[in-house]
Amino acid sequence: MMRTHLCGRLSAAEAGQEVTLTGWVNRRREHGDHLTFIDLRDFSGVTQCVINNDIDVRSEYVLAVSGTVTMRTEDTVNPDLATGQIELKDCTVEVLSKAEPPPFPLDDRADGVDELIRLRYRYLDLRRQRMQKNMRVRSAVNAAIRNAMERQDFVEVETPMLMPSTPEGAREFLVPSRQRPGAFYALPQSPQLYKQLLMVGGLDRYYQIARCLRDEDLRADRQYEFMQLDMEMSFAEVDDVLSAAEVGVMDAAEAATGVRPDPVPRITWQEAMERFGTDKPDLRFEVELVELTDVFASTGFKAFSSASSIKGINVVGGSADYGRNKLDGLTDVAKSFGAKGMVWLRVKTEDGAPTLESPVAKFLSEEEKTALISRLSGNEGDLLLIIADEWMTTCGVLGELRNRVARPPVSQGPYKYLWVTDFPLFVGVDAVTGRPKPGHHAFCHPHPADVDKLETDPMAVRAWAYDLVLNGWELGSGSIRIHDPALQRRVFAVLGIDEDEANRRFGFFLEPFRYGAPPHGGFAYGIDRLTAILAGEENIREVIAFPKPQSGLDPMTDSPTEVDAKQLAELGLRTTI
RNA sequence: GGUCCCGUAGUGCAGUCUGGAGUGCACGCCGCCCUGUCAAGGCGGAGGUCGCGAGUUCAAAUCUCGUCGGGACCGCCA
Repeated sequence: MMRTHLCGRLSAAEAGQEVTLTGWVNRRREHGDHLTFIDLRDFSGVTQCVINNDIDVRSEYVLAVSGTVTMRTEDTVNPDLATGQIELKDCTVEVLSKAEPPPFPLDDRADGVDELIRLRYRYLDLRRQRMQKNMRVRSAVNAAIRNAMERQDFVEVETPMLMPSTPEGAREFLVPSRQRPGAFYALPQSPQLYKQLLMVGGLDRYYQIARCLRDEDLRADRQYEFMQLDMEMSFAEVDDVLSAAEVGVMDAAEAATGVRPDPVPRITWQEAMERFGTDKPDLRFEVELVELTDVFASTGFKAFSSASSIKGINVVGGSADYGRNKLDGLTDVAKSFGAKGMVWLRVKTEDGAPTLESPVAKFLSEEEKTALISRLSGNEGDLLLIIADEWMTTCGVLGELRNRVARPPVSQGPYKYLWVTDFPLFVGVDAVTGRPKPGHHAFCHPHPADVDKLETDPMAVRAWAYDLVLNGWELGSGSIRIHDPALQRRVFAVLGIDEDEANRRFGFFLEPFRYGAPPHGGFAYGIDRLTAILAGEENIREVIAFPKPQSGLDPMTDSPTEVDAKQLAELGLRTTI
């Protein structure tokens, strides 16, 4: 046994005991040849060791220190240190490893260090308290989720990493086949297809902490590879899936933060869009979109009279904060999200009555101005932002503006979970085929109340599809699946996929449904995203041991790398670079 | 593919707008001093391709163009 105790867990209770600690030199304070203090650090914390002889130990040397746990004198107690009541005296020191000085400080100051440097030396970055905490939060989240799923009779099943390419959706990573040169496996974007086959296979309830891979551009909340809690359950309705998933998320949240969140509220997609202008609303702040279309039903203002949907938000007290420069900036944002423009109005008081100051004020009637102020509850100093366009654009742009003017960092403030249900079955139209595009995926069950509109008004059909949102981040999504081949054929028909094409593209997936598929549905949520928010981080890289920067190129291992010509030849590959 | 921000010593920065010798700060590092510190303290020292390449200029960290790298975002992510 190399150590008898942990650095961070010594206390007055061990006073008088001979102990051996192991760890890294966190800091050394030298007072001459006869007195040196060493703060020895392991994952649990630090203990001060008092050295009374001349030794050469530097930062990050790895030591085994044996000594006597001794109560500190009253004037030398350090109240800022968990082990500040005691210290190790009469120490003998064994140097287990020497260390070069680290390229950046391994304390909080490294929070400001260029992330590329942290990633190049990630194994040093991981020694820091912040990263130690994040890795442990992640582990606790995983354990809590696994436990919650087991408790609910879900069965953990591993699905293949090497699977057929299915060109729908995200760009895939491909793996060349040696046995069949010129052919490729794909790495899973998600275990979607397999988990439904597990339902056909009678597993009844499946879960997996699954690695998913998508070759799309990286972001603060996106990596090439990420982890999902993936689940699927048979003989389940929407409510069953949401409830079962929620248990895992709540358990994870409680494990990470010590506080169990309240039951998660549910709103429909329609309501989310109307009130917040997004399908992933951040409920931590009050601002909501206000309907104004009727106010301007007979307006003389051209920009409004030509629009089918007019909505606004009130940036309370925002007049002073938003000068012309910032308003121009918001207008640019609005345009970049598809609006033709943005109308802003400052609420002023004139002769004791509220009035509006704006470049467009002169185009509005007194009745319209009064109604506008009243609808948006405008008070002196408020800033009103109005968008007029078709409904989707109006909502989407205002949703973006709402976030721009009021949204705190994702990691800040209370945790606001939200289920968004009844997503549309189809979103937008394929530019090539002119057919509706699936909102979630092609196997998503239409809302039974809307099934008869599949052929007549497909864009109005709601789906049994739902998202889980936390502080404005999409944590995950899922749906009830189609288990009836006849209904599946109808949905395919709307998508413009005939029987031949369906068999060609999804054959191995459709055949099983001929043999008795139970009604089933599922869900998957991102563990990196959940952990990041629960750990107070704004970036999932902070809760991933070895993440990649935005370029996707690993500064530590230098991957991706070129490979031997021999390896390529074996795979029947030749590069053209 | 696009927009915006950033790049100066091991690390974090100031200097860039308004061109004038690598002018500098803090931490770290090295050496010496120091018996109660805890981000110890004191003295001294080393450490620089101002990301890279062109251009303008008598003169470029500073201005221009290009390029590379990093970050945030749009597109993309069924």
